[in-house]
Amino acid sequence: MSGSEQDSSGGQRLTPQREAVLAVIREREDHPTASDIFEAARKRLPSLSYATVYNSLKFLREAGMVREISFGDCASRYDGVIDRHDHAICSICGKLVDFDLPEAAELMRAAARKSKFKAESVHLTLTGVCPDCR
Amino acid sequence: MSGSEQDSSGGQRLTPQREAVLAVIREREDHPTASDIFEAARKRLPSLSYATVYNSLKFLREAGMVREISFGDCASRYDGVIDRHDHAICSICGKLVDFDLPEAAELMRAAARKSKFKAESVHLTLTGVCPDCR
DNA sequence: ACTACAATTTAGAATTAGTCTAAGTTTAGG
DNA sequence: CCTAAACTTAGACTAATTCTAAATTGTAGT
Repeated sequence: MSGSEQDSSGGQRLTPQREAVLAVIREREDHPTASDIFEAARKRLPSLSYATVYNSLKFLREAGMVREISFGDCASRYDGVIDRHDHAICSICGKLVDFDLPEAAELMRAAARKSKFKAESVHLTLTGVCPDCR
Repeated sequence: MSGSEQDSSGGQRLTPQREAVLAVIREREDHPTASDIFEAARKRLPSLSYATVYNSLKFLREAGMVREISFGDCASRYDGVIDRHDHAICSICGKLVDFDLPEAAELMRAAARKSKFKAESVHLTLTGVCPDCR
């Protein structure tokens, strides 16, 4: 250990692989799984490995640049929109869309009171039928 | 096919295996995973197979007798409390507790309006630190 | 009771998501 | 250049879940 621990990024870099993963997530309207991301990112960086996708996702998640969401089916989805928001899932076609409920801050307080937890975040999931499936 | 299609259960039964799975879920305060359930149910029905646990969970879920919940880590949890309720997850120890937010009905309406979905249910997840971890 | 059919269970193989490891590569600093 | 730390790679590995095919059980009708 030298005395100089100079930058807040702790020597971590946004490598081309990480950039490619981030770009894929941001470009897509839907919420891709790790394997969707792997396939798409591989078109830019053909040598990209699956493990690197997971490593990159972990890095980006910890850096607050993407968000991991999951519903039921054991395959996390990734979301490049990092502002707090909620999700609606179509019970017919499985489509996942974003929306924001402005009353969330207040909700979080109410939920923390009820559960006796110290609140960090709240997330609301609506299950229903999307406009296309009606 | 005889003319008599007598009962609404469509010939489906609550077998001893399904009962055992249901009993395990109802007896536990926590929210067991499929493998927790498998181990516990096997103590009553030693011949029980893993596949039957999954089949039973599917049956019970579709019959509305248990609820499947999942958070992040690719291992669904099961909950025998079927009234509508919300969950709080401890970001330190992973503990999952139930609580109910009475304003849910109103929330569901607001969320449906925002997302343009026809609402079926809402579920709120609070992430935070549980009382034990503070 | 006996037969036939449908629903169910079983064991284990197969699939899928995600993690780990070890070796090679890149980058920044001296 | 030389080194150390951070990264990437391929592939092995683990864990969760689904699938398949054969054996079993339950129900109706005879």
